[in-house]
Amino acid sequence: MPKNDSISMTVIRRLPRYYRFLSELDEQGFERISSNKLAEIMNVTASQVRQDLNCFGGFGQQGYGYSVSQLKLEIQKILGLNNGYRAILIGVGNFGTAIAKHLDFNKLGFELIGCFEVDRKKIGEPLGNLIVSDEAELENFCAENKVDAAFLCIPKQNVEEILERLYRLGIKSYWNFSHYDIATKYTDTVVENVHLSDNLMTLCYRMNNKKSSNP
Amino acid sequence: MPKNDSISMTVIRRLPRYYRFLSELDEQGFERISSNKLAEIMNVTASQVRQDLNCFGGFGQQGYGYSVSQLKLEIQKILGLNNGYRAILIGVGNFGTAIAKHLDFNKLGFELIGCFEVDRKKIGEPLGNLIVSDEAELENFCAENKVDAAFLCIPKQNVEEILERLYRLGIKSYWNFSHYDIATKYTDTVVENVHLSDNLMTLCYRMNNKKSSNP
DNA sequence: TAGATTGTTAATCGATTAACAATC
DNA sequence: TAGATTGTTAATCGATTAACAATC
Repeated sequence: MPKNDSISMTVIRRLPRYYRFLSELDEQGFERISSNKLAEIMNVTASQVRQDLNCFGGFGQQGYGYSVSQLKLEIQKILGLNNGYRAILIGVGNFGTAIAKHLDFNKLGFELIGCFEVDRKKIGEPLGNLIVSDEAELENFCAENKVDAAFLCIPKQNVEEILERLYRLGIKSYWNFSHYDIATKYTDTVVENVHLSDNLMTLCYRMNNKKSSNP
Repeated sequence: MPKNDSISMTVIRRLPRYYRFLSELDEQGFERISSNKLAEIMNVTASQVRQDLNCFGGFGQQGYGYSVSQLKLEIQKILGLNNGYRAILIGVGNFGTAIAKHLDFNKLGFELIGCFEVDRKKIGEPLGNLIVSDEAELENFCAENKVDAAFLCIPKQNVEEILERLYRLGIKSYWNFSHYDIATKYTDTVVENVHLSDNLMTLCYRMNNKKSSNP
């Protein structure tokens, strides 16, 4: 039960990080933690920790701190990691394959139920416990399966066409690895972009201008 | 020649995006662009465009706007994309392979000069125009080659050990795909993290709380 | 010159940090 | 109870936007 239903993206983007640290503390057997100690571990201020958590509710107890396992579960619930959103992967190249094999989607709120490719050589091949489907089967697949989100692992030039089909099929949530600007064209979508090359260019800049340490 | 040598990370992280849009405009043959038009394309404010660019110098001309090709080159220079920093890849799994094959490092300020693995099955195999090396050869390799940066594509539990070796070899710039917190342990490093799972959890949150569109 | 558009200063907005009363 | 630590308000800091004089 969010106190406030317009929580800023800056706070939201910090939630997964809290979740990670709390999961670790939980695994290590810690039962309680204070905002001060958590802040120290995470390299942020205690004020920020308390402010952030209080956007979603008063999970702590004065004089005691926060219960690690409870707080972890609360954040899990806030993030919706048990929703099991049904997702499909578009593009089974090096990248799509790596994503599919590397991540444990079930722990991240998703279930990967299909993967699609145009390359005839890959169609029919296994990918984890899925079989790579022909991209032409997209419409049939979506008629038979409820699909909540699509992970786009295809080159920019192929995005426009496939996106039009996905959008028409009612898919409005995207994890996007291309530089195609989905959210500008389809404004009622939810899009998370992963711009690896932007990230690497930033590293390059910071290497040139090396002086201070990490922000 | 930066006007100010302490430019905020918020501005820096926007530079690659400017660079992308300007490259595209350049390819499309546009010669000039106003902050207003660029802002419109990029879905930001004209004020922000002018403020951002002016951190690095007055690249525009009153009454005219900016020369697309010139501005693109300026940003290229600011980012240091021609520096050709020498980088090595640690971990040639699905992920490392995808990264190595997928990105054109030369355009992003880097040159990939080596890749390392512990898995005997992969050592000696080709990866692009490189041959996968035994991780045990790291010290020898670095003795013979100047290495500026390392791309870490290994699981968290293996990072600590390899990081110690890399750091001892003088490598202080990292592109990190693991959840190991490099910058906290080695404070004189430059680290760019790619936390894919955090990103996906954010998508999950936003799907739950879908109402407004993209920020 | 007149019109356009920058560079830059000032105003606003939002995010972070500090402080402290409430309370376990 | 005394000590600790939260939840929350107020103060500060930084980032974004607006405005406009400078100037091409």
